[in-house]
Amino acid sequence: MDSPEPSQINNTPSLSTLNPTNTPSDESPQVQESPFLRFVNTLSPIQPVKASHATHGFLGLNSPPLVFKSPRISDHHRETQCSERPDETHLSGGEMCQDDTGDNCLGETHGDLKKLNPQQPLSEGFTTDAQNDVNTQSCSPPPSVDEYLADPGDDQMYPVNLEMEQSTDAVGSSLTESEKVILESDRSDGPANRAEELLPLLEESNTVHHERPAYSENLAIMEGEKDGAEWVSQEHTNLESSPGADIFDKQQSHDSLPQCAGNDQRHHSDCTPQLMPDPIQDIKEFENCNETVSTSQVNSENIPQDGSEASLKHHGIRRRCLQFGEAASLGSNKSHVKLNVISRNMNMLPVTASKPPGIGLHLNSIINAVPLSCPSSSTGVRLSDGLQGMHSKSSITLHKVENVTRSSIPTDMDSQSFIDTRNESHETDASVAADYFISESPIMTESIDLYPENTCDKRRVSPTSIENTEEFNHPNTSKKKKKTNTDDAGGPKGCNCKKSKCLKLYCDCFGAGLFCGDGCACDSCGNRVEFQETVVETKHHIESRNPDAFAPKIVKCAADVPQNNMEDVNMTTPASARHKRGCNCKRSMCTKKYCECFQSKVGCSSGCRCDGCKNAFGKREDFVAMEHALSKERESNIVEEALDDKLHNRPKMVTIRTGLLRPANHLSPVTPLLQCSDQGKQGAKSRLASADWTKSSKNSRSNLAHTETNDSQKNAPTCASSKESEWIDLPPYQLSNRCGIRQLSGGSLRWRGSSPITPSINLDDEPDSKLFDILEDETPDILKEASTPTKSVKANSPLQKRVSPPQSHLLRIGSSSSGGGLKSGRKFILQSVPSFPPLTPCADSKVLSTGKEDSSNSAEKMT
DNA sequence: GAGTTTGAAACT
DNA sequence: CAGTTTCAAACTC
Repeated sequence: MDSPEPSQINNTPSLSTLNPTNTPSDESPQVQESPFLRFVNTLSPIQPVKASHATHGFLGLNSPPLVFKSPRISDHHRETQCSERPDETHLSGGEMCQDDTGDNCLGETHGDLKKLNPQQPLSEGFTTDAQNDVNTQSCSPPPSVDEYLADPGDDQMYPVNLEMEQSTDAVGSSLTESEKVILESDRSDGPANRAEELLPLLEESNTVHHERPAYSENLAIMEGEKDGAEWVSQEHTNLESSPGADIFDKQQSHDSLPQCAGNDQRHHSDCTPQLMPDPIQDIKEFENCNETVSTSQVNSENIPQDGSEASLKHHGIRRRCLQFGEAASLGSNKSHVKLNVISRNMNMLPVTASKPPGIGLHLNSIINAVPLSCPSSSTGVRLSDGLQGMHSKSSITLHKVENVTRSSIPTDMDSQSFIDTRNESHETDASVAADYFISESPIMTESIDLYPENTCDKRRVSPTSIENTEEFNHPNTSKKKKKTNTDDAGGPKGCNCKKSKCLKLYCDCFGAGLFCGDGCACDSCGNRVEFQETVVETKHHIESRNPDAFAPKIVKCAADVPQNNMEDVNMTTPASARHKRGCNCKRSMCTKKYCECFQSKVGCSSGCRCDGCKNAFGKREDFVAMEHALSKERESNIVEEALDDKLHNRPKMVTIRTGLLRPANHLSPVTPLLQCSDQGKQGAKSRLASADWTKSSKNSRSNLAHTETNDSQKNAPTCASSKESEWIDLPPYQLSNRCGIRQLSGGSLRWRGSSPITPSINLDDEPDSKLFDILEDETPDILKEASTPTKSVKANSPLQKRVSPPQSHLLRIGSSSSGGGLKSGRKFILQSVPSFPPLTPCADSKVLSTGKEDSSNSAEKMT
């Protein structure tokens, strides 16, 4: 940069000698002659390298296009790049230290990629292997590549580099020092360089945008480590190539080089999406490359080569990213991920992870997922943005690629998506999510560990995990095509559209912005590459109506969602993400995949219009707020009651025969307690019921807090007698009453069933009862054990139901006092319920009376 | 595998 | 905007 072109012209011969400058013996008089070189020599050994950089920069200057193409790249940056190149070229030329190149490329972005092209030819040119030649020839990048990546100057660069290499070959030991210096510079400068490079690159093209996200995503995902992971890997390769291992690396790299070069160029040629006549092939190749990288690294034998190959392939990948844009970005993500993973776990990722096919499918998943996870969000968002932004052609290309990938290699998609999505971190989902995962995805592979899965989309699960998960989730269900579609399957989820021609949002593929593939079982599918025009038109049409139609449905809610203290306290709604539009569930209570929120594994939000939300990932905020408000009221009332009771020394043992209590109308007296306890709170009925139950749960808790002795009575939430509330109210109601634990615990459903009361309760509502059963089944043994003290309370007969103090009480008390929780072993005696005015108009009176009687009768049993 | 349920999307 | 219809996934048997 600093030195103008004239220096370059003169330097072309001298460049080769520049490296030797590091060594005391400068064989080329030319170098000595130049005052600049002299100055360089006077400088510290590191600076000579920089000088070489400068010289390389000259080389770069030879290629003005670099400057023009990436005008924003700082001179410094370019210098580093240039310096790297020559070094690399030295390595490659003499013995091809591809690792360095790979490292550099990895560490650095497009600029490096651009340079890669020249390098590859260089390596090829120097490599004696016939294979290399063949590969290079076959793989020779199409002219289009030049358009995208190659700077016009690159071609010029080659000869210079060649000269450099030749000279360097003679140099010998000097290379090591230069390499060291470079390595150091790379390490130190690498990140900065990346940043510098990334910015301009991103701005330069959408493709760059895509790539960055991936990179950033990786960084985010891996955090500092991951961020470093790439560096580590890169550095690792560098280290290998570095002076200590130079010889070894060089040899191996040299051996491997041809292959790598071939691969690269293949990638390179392949990478150009537009250019690529057959995207499928490209993808396959790309996959192969990735696979080879991963596998090679896995194999100790291949390791040395791997480094080089990986680097080269990585380069190739990056190129693709550049060229392909979206697809490339995805691929880059994959590559990054793989690298990271590899760095961490050499063995970890299955081949599938690397495969590009995930590109198409996981776009949405990524998009959706990314927002969720802070680290990866950038990628996802950008991807989404990019997708949205580029409706027309870019999107189309993506689709093509995706579609191709899907059709060609469905599993790959998944794996890839899987990885990416797993990056999403829903820490907030906490126990619920954890439970969910545990239950649904029993098989969590290492990758899972690395990437805790919160798959928002169906498409995200890795193939292996998918299989496992499906079996686990639906061991017996034979879902045909649907099965493939299922989220669990995760794999290339295919649609099963019959009438929509896959041109409506009904179609998962279309809705995800993907073309249908072989995995789809759709009829008269119009969502295929062949019908791109139609697809695009349809998309535009849909977008005209709803610009966000193809936007990710799951958005990071941290900023969007007002953080309710309630939520946080109750852990009812993980704040990590929310469904953009929210669900509208009426009957599923957001507990099934009918609910998009649940399906996406995110909590319901205020945007949801669901009834009786029981979303395990987070209840609707409204409910929580309602609950909170009502709970306060009830608390006050309860306190009053408690005081009153104490004043009157009322016994509070309660035994209830549900059969008796049960009103004709499903008033499921879940617990007599409830009815008794709700004093006049009945006002809230019907629709509020859902809120009521939540409230009641809180009330119960609050009651306990205020009066431990009053226990069950006060816990009782209001029973909603209205039919509307029946199904809605009861279950939550019961749940809440039964165990405040759920809320305390963070809302995992499992806790709900823990209370001894639950099993005995008969619910008229099937869904509730089912849910109840499920919950109960899920109840942890510990809780069951904990409940044992009250087991006696359980009534075997459906008609009789004895109410034991809600677990919540136990938990609260136990936790508050000793923290032992349920295990405290503290016995709770049900006290007869004081006669309160009937909570519910329906059967309250009965309940009360019966409750008293029963309680008095069964008081003995209760203990 | 067929049928039902469910809720989103599309339509009016 | 609300109500209805259409649709395909999810679910059940």
